[in-house]
Amino acid sequence: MSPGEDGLIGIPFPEHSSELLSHLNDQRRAGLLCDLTLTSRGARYPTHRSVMAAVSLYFRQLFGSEEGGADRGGGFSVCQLDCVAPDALDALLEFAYTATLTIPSSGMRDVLQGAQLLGIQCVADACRDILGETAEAEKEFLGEPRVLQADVVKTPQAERGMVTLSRRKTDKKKIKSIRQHHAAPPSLNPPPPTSPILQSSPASDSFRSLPSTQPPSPEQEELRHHPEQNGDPRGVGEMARVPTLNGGFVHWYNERPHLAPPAAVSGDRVSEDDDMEGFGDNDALMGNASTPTSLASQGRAAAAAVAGRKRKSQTPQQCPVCQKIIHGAGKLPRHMRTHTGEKPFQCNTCGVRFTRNDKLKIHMRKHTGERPYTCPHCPARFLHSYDLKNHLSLRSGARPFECPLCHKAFAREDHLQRHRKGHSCLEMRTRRPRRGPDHWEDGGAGVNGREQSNPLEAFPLQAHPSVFLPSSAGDGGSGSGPPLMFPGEAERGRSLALQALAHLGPHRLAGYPLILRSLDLRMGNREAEVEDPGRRRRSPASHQDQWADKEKEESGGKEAEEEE
DNA sequence: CTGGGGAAGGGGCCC
DNA sequence: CGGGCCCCTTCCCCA
Repeated sequence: MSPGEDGLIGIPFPEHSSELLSHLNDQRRAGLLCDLTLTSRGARYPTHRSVMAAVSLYFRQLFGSEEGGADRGGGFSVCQLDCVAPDALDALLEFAYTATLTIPSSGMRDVLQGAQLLGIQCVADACRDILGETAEAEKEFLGEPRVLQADVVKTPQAERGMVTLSRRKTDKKKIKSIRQHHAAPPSLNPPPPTSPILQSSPASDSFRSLPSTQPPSPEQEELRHHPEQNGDPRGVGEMARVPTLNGGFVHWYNERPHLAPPAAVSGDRVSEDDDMEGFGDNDALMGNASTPTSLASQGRAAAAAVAGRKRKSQTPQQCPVCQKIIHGAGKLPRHMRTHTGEKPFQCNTCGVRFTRNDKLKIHMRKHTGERPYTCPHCPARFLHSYDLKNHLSLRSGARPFECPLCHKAFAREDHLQRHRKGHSCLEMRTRRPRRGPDHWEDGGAGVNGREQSNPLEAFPLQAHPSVFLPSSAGDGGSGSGPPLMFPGEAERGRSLALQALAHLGPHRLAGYPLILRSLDLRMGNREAEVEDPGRRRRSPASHQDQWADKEKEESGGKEAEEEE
C-alpha cells in the first residue's frame, strides 16, 4: 500500500444502493423531482430521466443524443410510448425503481416487447426465460418448426407433454435463474446491443412463441385492435419494428409535469380485470387471503389461462408470478408464499417462522427431541429422512454418484453436482471416460432403494449445468478466448441458459437472431458459426460441445431422444 | 475441496 | 378441491 493511500479507508454501505432506489421510488410515487413523464394510451407515469437513462439503453441514447438539451432547458418532458402497453410500462417502471419485476402472466409478452423496445436487456432476458417455460417455447428450443404448433399442442397428449416438460429438473434451474434475475439490481450495464430498437425481430419471435394453447390475452386483443396493429395477429412484430429514435411512435414535447393520476392507471387495470373476467368464472386460484390483491388478480389471469386450455380447474396450476406449473391440488397458495415471503407458521418455542406447517412440524422435532427415522441396521435415529438416507448411504459405503469426467465418486448426488459445477475436475477432462455398463455395477443400488444402474441417468444432459461449464480456466490451458461464465453468481443462471442454447447449435437457432446475438456477445465473436451452421466450432465454446457430445455419447443419446 | 447438516421448495398420496 | 403429511431434490453453509 502506498503512503498516499494510507489515509484512505473504504467503508462499504451495502444498503446504500437499495435505499437510494427506494428513495427514488418514493419520489417517483410522490411526483417529486420528476422531470420526465411517460405516457401510454392515456396512462401517465412520472419518472426521472436519470433513472430511465440508467436502466434503459433507449433512453440513454435518447438523452445522450440531446446532450444537455434538457439540462439547459430544464423543461419537463413527456414521452409518449403508445407502443408499450400501459401495464407493461408500469411493470418496467416498477422494475427500474425496485429491481423486481412483477407482472401478470398475460402481460408477459407485453413486458418483453416493452423491455426490448426500451433496451432493458435483463428484463427482456428474464421474460424470454420465463416464456421459455411454455410448451411452445420448449418446442422452439428443440428446433421444431415455430409456426403453427397450435394443433399439436392442443391435443391432450401434447398437454401432458407440456406438463412432463415442466417437471424436468431443468425447470427448477430456469426458475432459479429467473429468481436471480428478479433479485438482481437493475442491470445498468447489460450487454449493450447496438441499438435497442434493432431488437424487433425477437419481439415478433416472442409473440410467435405465444403458447397457442392459451386464448389471446386481453392485452393481445387490445394490441390487435390497436390502430397501429391493423388486425395483423402478429402485428406486434410489426409494431416493434416501427419505432425508432425519430420514429413516429415516440412523440416528444415539453409541458408542465403531470403527476400520473392513479385513476388513469387503475382504470386501465379495471378494464383489464373486466376482460379477464370474461374468460370465465373460475374460482380464484389465490385462496390465500393474505396474498396481495395484485397477485390475486394475476391468479385470475392464470386461472383464465388454465381455463383457456380446457384443462380441469384442478391441478396443475400456473403461478402468475413465475409462470411455473405447480402440480398438486392446493399447492399453489403454498408456492405463492415463496413469492410473498409470507411465513404464517411460527414456532411457539423459539419464534422461528416458516412458510409451511410441515416445515414447522419438522422443526418442532428439535424441541421435542423426536427422531422418527430409525436405522434398520443400528440403533441410530434421525431427525430428518435425508439424515437416515445419508446414514444408510454411508453405512453401505456406496458412492453411486461418479463424475464422468474425473471419475471421482460421491455418496451424495448434490455433492457430485457441486463437484461438477466447480472446477475441481476440469484438468481431468482430457482423460477418456471409462465406459461400459459393468462400470456401474458396483454401488448401483442407488439411494433409497431406487434403481440407479447408471448414475448418469440422474443427470440428464439438459439438466447438468457442468456440461456447459467449461470455464476458461479449464480450457485445455490455451487461455485464449473469453471466459464462458459471468463473474457473478447472479448471472450464472442466464449464462447457463445461453450456453444451453449454444449447445443446441446455430443451425437450430438460426431463426432467433437475438439469441444468437446474445450468445455472440457472451461467448466471443462467433458470427461465422451463425452464418455457417454446419461448420465445426473452433472457439472455446466448442469445447463445451465436445464435452456435451461426449456425455451424450456416454448416455447413449438417451437424453437427447427425450428432448426430441 | 469434501463431508455433513439443514433449509427450502416441489410433487405424490391421502383424507 | 383444499390441505396435511411425507418424500425427494437442490442449494447453502460450515467444519
